[in-house]
Amino acid sequence: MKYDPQKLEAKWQSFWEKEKLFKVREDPLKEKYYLLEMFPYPSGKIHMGHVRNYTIGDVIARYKRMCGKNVLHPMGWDAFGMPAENAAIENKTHPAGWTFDNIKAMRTQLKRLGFSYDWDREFATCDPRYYRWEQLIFLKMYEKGLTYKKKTFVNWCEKCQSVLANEQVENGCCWRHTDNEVTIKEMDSWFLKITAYADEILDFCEKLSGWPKRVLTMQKNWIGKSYGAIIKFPIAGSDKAIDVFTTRQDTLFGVTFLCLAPEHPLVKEIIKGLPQEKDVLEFVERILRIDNYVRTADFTEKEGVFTGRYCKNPVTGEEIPIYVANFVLFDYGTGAIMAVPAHDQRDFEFAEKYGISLRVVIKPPDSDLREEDMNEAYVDEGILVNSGPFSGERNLKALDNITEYLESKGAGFKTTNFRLRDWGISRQRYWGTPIPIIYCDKCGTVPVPEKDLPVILPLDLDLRSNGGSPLPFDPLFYETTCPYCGGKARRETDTMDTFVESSWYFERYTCPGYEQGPLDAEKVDYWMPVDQYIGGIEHAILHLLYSRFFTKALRDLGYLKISEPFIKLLTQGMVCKETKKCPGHGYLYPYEVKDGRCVLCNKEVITGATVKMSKSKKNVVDPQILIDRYGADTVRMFCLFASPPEKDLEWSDKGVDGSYRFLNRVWRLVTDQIDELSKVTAYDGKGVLKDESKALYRKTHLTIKKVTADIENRFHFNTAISAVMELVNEINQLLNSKGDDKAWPVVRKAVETAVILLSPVAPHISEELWQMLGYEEKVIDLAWPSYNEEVLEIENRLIVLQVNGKVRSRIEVPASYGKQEIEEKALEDERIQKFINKKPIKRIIVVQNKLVNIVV
RNA sequence: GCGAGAGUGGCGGAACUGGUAUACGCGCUGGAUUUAGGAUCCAGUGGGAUUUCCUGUAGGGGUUCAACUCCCCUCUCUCGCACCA
Repeated sequence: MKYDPQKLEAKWQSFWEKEKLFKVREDPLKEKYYLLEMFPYPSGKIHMGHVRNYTIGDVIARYKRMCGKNVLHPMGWDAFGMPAENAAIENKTHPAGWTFDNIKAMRTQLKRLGFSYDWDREFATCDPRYYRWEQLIFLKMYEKGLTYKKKTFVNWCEKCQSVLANEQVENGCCWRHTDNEVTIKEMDSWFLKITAYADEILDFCEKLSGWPKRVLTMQKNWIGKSYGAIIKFPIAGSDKAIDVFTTRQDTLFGVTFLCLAPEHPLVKEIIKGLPQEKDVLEFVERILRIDNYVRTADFTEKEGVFTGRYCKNPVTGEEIPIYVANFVLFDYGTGAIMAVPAHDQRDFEFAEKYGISLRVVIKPPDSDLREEDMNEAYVDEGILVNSGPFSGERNLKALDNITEYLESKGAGFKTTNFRLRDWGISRQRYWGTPIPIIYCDKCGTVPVPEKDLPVILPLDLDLRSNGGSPLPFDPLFYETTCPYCGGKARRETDTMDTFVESSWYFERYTCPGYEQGPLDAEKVDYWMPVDQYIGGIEHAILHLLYSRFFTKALRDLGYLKISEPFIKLLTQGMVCKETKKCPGHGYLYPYEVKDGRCVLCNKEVITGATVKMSKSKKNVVDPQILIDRYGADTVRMFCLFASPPEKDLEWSDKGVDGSYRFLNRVWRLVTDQIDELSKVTAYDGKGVLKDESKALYRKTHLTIKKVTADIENRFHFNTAISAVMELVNEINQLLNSKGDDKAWPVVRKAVETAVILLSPVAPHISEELWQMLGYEEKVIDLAWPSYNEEVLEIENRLIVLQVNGKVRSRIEVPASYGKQEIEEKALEDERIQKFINKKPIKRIIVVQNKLVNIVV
């Protein structure tokens, strides 16, 4: 009988679906295990990255289920977002239709891969039954002051025709359009107060021991907490003061000028009527036209302009000039800095350029430092000089002392500062969750009353050809009445950032149909937190930071009790493949290359670097084609076998053949021997075995131990699979050996074990073979096999014999031998005697059960 | 520049607390079977040397009876951050 994956996989998939085998509900008697993979954007087709991500998850889910856990393993759709709008304009369809068609296609593909999802929990975030609760959460946050609106400088992506959050800007470009530079616009935007949780998010980083260190490091850097002080510098000839944030209060006596960010509101105020006014305004305008990336890049020269005004150093009373400088960031600290050119390299360069004097206030512990000798700033630790009452103190000690002094004089205070900004969620897009706010001329900004939720996104609109949102042009949507005064009012036409949907979907999976609120407390409390989350490293900051914030905010709104959503996080590597390039046609798809030549022009094809699979590089493999050719089990197995999950996976068509061959070997192992195997039951450990079958029985237990440890401790499925391969090889060897002791019960035990151990990886073939072996019960319902340490014990142990650390011989000794006896046997060994060659023995090291090293 | 991680056959990768380096798979070589191809099965496969030896985990040094593994230096690559005051 031939291995026919298409037929048998269809059989088991329809069985699982019919039986609703993976449907779960809360069960207080069982230990829960919530396993989650990042849900996909419904782009239309699954790609290899999805296959890898979801296969890793499925193996864990099936394994945990066999270990007796109550496993929640849901799937759904991150269904709002720009691609739907673009596709709709291109194909003259509607985003909703496009999205639901894609969902249908991708659902079919996921089912074809045999993933063990509880499909009854599936939802799409573009469904009002989902986003209505998001709108409610928004309103609850608004009540608590966690949502607010402000006019500010925001990142604008021309291609998105929309605003972006800080996290969504990479190297000055949009995270979606990495070739499109983000510009700065001043706009009204809604913000979520993630900064209110900055400290807690940061503190909890220490408790997330199940997360990769580098993800936590990235988050910590992004939050960017620093300890310092705010110091007030009174402006000369004014009753106002400039607040400056610094972490170097110890250098306060060395301040020789101040710099403001070009956006700083005081700039316009202090230059009014001065001869410098025109120059300063021109400078500010010029700098603001430069986008943020270029402005803050390290190749951009520091420049500034004197405002004509001075302020007073609060400790020396000295008057120091105020400059506006391009390198001062408006949204970090207070948007103003005190400059200490003697002890800060940036300030040093700036001072040199504009002829501003230096003042040394820290000297090295064992030498002196003079301004005129300096050609760079002195930034190391040292002793304070020229610092009034603090002269002579070590600079680190003076940090606190100077702050206290300032506090006593009311000139400043100790503070911490964060790099993290509030999360701007307004998007000038159509295909997103409407922000439930109404603007009334009389009553101002008014939240939509709860009873009027959801604010439904109208589906009968035509998209605008320039890509902009049609909502501001649809009176049926934006015209409304004020809930307070009943007068004419206008709806907010911006929608929410789609990262809002993905910040709480994992909580909604616990109660997807709940109609009384966003979350059913009982169910959330049972299932949350997610025990294991799996996804790409690209979400290290964006999605994972937002989700942590949301969970804490939902906790404080009373919706759940936990503080962190994900106990363990696995960030899987990318799926890579070599690129192929034709001199005439550029990048080529794999099928456009025949025998190393371009099918279009027959020119020789150049093989390029191995990089992440992407449509733009055309180095993609369509999973569907592989599924059609080899079946789901083979595709699943190769994704796991090629490398451990956290590392990148290099795609290899030959490697897929290898996985397919292995499954065929397993198939034949059962089908070829089915007559003999059917006559016996699996060996149960009772009765004495002969050498060969004893070895196989031991190997069987060894394999259980290895596979269990590899899955349980580190998710290294590649080595788990290779262990099963070894077992299968050993069974075949025994069957091929000439000995007449076939010990069929032991063979049957080994075969059954291989089938079970393989089942999380290749569930279809495993079920089929299991049934063939005569069982009514399904593999998925079996308990994960256990091994017996006693079986692993062996009578004879292989001891490696070394002379001077080099392996010279190997002997077998009874396991009962002590060190003394092993040493004696080692010295008796012929080869060893030859290498000792009658030289005096200096030392003998015996490692029990392993080796003997003789030093001569 | 700062921070993190990595470097092992022709290739993907094993080697868990220092103890047989290269498990498993791919590829390759030879053989069997077959009309042929494919598939399958068997044997071999780090490099060198005419055979029971030398050498080998990016390079150099060190610790140790023993180092892919620990320490120091150098090189290369990947990722993240990068005027954060």
